[in-house]
Amino acid sequence: MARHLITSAIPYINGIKHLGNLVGSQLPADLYARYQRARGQEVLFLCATDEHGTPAELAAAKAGKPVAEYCAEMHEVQARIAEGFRLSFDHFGRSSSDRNHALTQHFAGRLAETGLIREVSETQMYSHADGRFLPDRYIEGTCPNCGFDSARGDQCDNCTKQLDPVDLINPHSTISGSTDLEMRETKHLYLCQSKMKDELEEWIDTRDGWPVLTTSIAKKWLNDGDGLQDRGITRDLDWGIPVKKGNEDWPGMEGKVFYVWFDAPIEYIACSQEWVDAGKGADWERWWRTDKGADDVTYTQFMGKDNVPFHTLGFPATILGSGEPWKLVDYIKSFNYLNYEGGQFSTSRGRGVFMDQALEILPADYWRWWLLSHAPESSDAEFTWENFQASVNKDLADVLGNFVSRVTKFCRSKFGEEVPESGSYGPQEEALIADLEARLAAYETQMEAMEVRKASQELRALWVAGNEYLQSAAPWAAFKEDPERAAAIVRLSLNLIRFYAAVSSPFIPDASAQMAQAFGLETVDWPKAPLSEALSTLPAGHTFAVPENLFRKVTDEETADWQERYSGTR
RNA sequence: GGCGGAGUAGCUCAGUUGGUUAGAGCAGCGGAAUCAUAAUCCGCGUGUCGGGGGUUCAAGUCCCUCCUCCGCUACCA
Repeated sequence: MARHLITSAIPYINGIKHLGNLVGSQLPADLYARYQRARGQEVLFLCATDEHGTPAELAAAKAGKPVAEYCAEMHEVQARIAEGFRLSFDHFGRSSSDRNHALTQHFAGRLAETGLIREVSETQMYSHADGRFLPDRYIEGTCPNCGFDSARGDQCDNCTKQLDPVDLINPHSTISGSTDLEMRETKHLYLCQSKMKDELEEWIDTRDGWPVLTTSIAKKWLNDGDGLQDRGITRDLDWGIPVKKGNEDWPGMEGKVFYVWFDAPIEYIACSQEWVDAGKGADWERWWRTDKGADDVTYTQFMGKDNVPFHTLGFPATILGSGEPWKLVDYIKSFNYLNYEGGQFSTSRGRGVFMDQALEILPADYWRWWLLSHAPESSDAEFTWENFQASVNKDLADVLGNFVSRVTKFCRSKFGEEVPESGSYGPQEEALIADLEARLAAYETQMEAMEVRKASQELRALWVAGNEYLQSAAPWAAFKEDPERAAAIVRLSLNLIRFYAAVSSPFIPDASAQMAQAFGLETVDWPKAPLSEALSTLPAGHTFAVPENLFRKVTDEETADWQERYSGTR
């Protein structure tokens, strides 16, 4: 049995994520995790909330709550929504956990010992009114190049010139509006990534079959300009992991915390410790320490493209630089962005559908199916209500849902609610089974390769094959002349529903459970060739109950309403 | 500006290392069937493969150039 460690990029704490965030990491990670479990592999699927940094502090302040309390609440909110989408994390942790504090401080200590940390003295903009150092983008002023009056400290949105906050004319804090700013000296720790450039590049170059998106971004950072730059890993903030060298204080670093991008990936490991602490597992080291059994683990990370540099370079630098035998990622699956109705999703303007809203209007399976079958793999993709309605109605309601409905209802009316026994499988059934075997193999190949869209197409093809068979076998016609023949067709068709329950479960777990439950089954094993056995599993006489329609149709009125409702600025 | 991704049928997208008449789903048109959520099945695609030039016996697939869209550009995460 293979062992799969799977992590999704951890969502930031400051609010509810939109569908673009979901499809970029958590959802495809869940698809893969569910698939590997269904195939009988041992899986540890981890995710967490990313809780540190300036935006978290500001969001808490806006909500009028202490930041620790705010994060705790938002973690619960995100956890509930994740359950709503049936994201099957083995544990949903928190980057603010004690475990992550200790582990992050441990890594920093190790990196200091291996000579990969240096202190840098620099000046940063400090706002007296806000009582904090401000990241460049929280400072606005007039652009010295083009005169644009809302240029940010890092870059002018109008002329796209890169700026330094001190260049701005009339700079002010975007938080308080205060102009009472000064450049103040502060000391920070830098991770010497540049020293590891060759090692990292060698590692990237030897990764086989990684998505172009992943390697091209990594290579760009490695070789752009002067090559891979050292990176600050501390910040002057209140909320975060205090800078320590292992268990010991770090002279000169009092009152500072680690940079959120330093501690966030470490949470992948800490999360496995939290998983053990929560009583869900017994041994985290066999997943993470190559000296403790993690050598045979296949580790796959899922993320949006904006996360790639930190996962291909920053985190590996941390792990490799520690000199300890930690498990490195084997495959990084990255995604492009999902756009919304001709533009971008916008958190600040409330444009697009957010995860909580999505679940309020339709069950998880609808969203899972559309998002996964349109995952932005080769390029950015676009969500439109028209496309969503058409896809969901056709694929789920018409092709799959209606198949289940027509088979179970026909059987009930002619043979009652049990699998009919007479008749035997003939050439048509053999042809169908052969077809399904080929298609199932194709489906499995795409799932193994994490080709999400292609996998969804193969799954749909399995559903279509059932309709094709039923249409040509036509039990309603056979019943009039040869009821035994009709019984055999129906028996196979009922078994087909059970088959669909198994193979559809990674994409649409709720509908799969409904299909299984119609036959009184809690779980359905993944079918294995020769499928003649899998498709004879439900014996004659096995009772079932005609299920409610699996999927309803989304109406024109609804999509018109939703399009209006989520167009922005609520 | 630099780097990267994309531009293929009305729409959403496939098209391995260049090689038979460029494909799928949806939509549309015609037909069959009537078990089913008016759901299914069968048939129907002459599209300047963004424009132009080039290499080659042969290019959507390689090279050059131009155009358009998008992302990233390192102290937001």
